[in-house]
Amino acid sequence: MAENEKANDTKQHLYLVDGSAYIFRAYHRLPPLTNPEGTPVGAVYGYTTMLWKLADDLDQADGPTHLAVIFDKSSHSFRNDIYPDYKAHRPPPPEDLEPQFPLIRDATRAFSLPCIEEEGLEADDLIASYARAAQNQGWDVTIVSSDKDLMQIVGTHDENGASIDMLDTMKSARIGPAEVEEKFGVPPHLVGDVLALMGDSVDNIPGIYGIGPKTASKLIAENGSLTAALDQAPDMKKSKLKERLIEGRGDAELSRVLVTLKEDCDLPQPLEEFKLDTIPVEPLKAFLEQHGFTSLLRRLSDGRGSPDRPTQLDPAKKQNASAKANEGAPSLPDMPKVDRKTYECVQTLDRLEHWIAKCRKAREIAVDTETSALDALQSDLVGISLATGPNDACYIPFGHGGNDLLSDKPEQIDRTEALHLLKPLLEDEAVLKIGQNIKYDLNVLARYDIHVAPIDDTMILSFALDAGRGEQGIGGGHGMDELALKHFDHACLTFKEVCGAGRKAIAFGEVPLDKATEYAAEDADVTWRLHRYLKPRLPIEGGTRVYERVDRPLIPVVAQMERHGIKVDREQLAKLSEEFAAQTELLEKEIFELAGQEFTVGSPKQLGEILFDKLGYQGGKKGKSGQYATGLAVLERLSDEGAPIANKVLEWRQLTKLKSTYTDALQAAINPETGRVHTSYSLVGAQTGRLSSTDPNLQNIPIRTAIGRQIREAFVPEEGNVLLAADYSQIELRLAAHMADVDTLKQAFANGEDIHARTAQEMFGEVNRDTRGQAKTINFAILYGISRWGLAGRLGTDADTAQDMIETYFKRFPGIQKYIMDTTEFVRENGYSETLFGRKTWFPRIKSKNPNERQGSERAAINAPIQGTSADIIKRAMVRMMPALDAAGLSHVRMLLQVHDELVFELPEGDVAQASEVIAQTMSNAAAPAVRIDVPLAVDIGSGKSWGAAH
DNA sequence: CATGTCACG
DNA sequence: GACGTACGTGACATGC
Repeated sequence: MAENEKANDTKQHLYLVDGSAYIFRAYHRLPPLTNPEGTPVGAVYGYTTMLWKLADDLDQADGPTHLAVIFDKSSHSFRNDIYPDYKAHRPPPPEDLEPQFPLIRDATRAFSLPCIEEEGLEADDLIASYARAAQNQGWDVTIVSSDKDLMQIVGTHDENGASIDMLDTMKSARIGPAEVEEKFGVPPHLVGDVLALMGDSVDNIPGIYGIGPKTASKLIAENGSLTAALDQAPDMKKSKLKERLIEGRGDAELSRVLVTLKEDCDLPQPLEEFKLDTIPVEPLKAFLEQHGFTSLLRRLSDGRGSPDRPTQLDPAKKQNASAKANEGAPSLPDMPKVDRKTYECVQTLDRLEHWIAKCRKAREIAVDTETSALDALQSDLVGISLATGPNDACYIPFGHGGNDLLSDKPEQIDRTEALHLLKPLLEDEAVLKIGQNIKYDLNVLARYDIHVAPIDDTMILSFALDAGRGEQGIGGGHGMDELALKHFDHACLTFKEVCGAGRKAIAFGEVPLDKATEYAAEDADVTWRLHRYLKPRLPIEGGTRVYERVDRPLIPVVAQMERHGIKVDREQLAKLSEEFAAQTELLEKEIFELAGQEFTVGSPKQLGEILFDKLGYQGGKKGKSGQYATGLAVLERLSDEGAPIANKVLEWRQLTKLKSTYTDALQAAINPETGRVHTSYSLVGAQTGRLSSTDPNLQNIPIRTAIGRQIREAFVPEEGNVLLAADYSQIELRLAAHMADVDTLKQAFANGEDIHARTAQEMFGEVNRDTRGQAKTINFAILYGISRWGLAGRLGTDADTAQDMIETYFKRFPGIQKYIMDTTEFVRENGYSETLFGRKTWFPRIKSKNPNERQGSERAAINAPIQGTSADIIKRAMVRMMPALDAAGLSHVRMLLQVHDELVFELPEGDVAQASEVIAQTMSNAAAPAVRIDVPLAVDIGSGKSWGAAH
């Protein structure tokens, strides 16, 4: 790879890789791969690609001339002798990571690179010692790690100008003094002082209780050092902070010693031996073969230096529009500008065959279908566009014209003939079909008996990487036009521009072919480009696991559910509509009578004026729009205060809501072809990873009131079948108990106890209806990120009482408080939160100066890992469900609906017992083996002749 | 097109 | 010490 004479007089540059830290991060960010022997090697793979890349940078201007990998030898270090609890709360590494530790050392040796470890020393100390030694003799040093402790030694040597910086390969970010100062608010030499004040819960460094990163860096920045900060504490004005500083002095001083890096370790191997040179191929090859890293092997034999290198470490190259939105994301691959004039309109069989051959060769093609209307299940295919590379796209029309308005039907291939030729390509296992929201195309093509596979989806890719990442002016959606603008600064031709809008809109089949080709082929072209940009980001930014193992396999599953649809009893709904209408009319008369006049009851504006101005009820509050609030809480209060009209309005609202949103709308949603209702699920609708359901929304069908439940009775099975509903019991509370590691709650779930009763027992010492109800409210408050005012509002007490309850709760379940603190701190530091499966949700407003915005983000951030983990789990269950049922011979069971913690099936009556077993097992075990949950995931199942009866 | 309200987990 | 009263959604009606 390099020649020895890389000039002796040029600067030497030592790279020190923090091997131990890297393997943990690789483990959590990569899918659980196994080698041919069945040993888990996901983390090893990530590590191998990283080393390769580093070694390959040898010839780069700023690349390494010397390189060594440093490991922790054992868990015991000199710090344990000072402080026995040091790192005492570290959980043991995950089961499938353990066997990878020795393999990481093998990988290092396979690269013929030095492996350094020393009994009693942590990797950090060795790294610091080597870094200092190299710097002292005038070498530049780059530490490959993101450990904040190491940031203490970043900087430039006073005399020889040699620098120490850091490189975070996961984020492709260089960390120099400026970045350290940005992170800690102090220069590197004061970082140790900040760390000593704030402590570290992972390493169990005490710090001072109640001081986090913000306060710590403020104190150090203002006073210039830890000692100075502690010394001036007695002079501070009376405050909690003052007390804590005085009381915590000992802890802080101990912490200062613990976070200090030992920079004068004996060096087990001299620096000169780290010289990086041509890497012998044979041992590397043997290693790659042993573990089945075939893609890397191929690169090796290709003579291409490194594996695919989507990342560019040079920040100067980052100049595209995404730089702001995606800090640290790799730069765009070089691609020519979009040129719509390059697209081909395919009008002959000859040209179609040419394109199909080209697609087979390309192996990765973008596909987009154009239809006569928006509904995938009720519209006709009018054309398909394909792209094999940038500006290499075509449109194949076969349903244009044919309308009286266009007297000349353009020359086109016959649809049946075209699809006959395209089917083998679209179903070819060796050709990846890339789509933007490909679920839509799957559903369209399924109607023509084409079952597209394998697939990738740029919308889902964007979601896996950037959920929640929208910022003012940039937008957080995952639609194609938005993505093209954000990442490529390219404005796509819009559907509106091509088809018009409103009453003048025309169907796509009526668009002239030249225009249609520009629009349709551009969509495929842009999709192809987006894939080229987004897919390589997955392994770098930690999206692979969730995308490959959860969301991508879910796409065809959800598509199938949408195609199944669910039967509704139209007569039953019509009957309910009539009843609701009649009752509404009666209520309206009563309301007018009480009001003394007629008005639009459905208008909050008019209603507010009637209630508070005309009738003179007290306590009307106007919002910022100048209107009175007339929501549920307000009307209930009025009702309690003796206003008969309030209850009538509430009843009126309930009935009109049920009628317009459900009984009327559902009848209208029945597909005339299938006689069933087909919802559309969005896989990117909710930032937390939940699905959402639209058109119609079948995730908010009433259940809480008796009158609303009648609507569920109208969801029915086909003759001879039943509906079966399976739901996770209290899944979010169970996950909270697990994630916050609360023994009492975990125990209660393990014993099958009533969790709210148990909470009441713990908090109030007795269980009755009242205490259980309060405990239930508090339990939910926890999931949503609590505030004393919010809780007070729900419990009907004052904020002080609520505050006491929160404190009691935290005292009883200290893990919860720690979870909340750790989560918010993590989000502040990293910008995102993560589920147990590694799904990220970004919170760009977490540091907002507007406390309203900021605290809103904090609450959402507390909730997101829990809600998101629950979403991951049910998604995994859905992916495995049909294979599990098929394996049990239950091929007539159909999965119809998902409602966040519930799945609804339709199946022959005779299959209920057997299917219940399989469904419950699949759902209960859905987290395994990727994640082990410490509490059982209980599933309740019911079945009956309607959705209502199945509960 | 924004706002208020209310259906669900 | 202020914020303004819990997390995540989608549909409908009103009114500008």
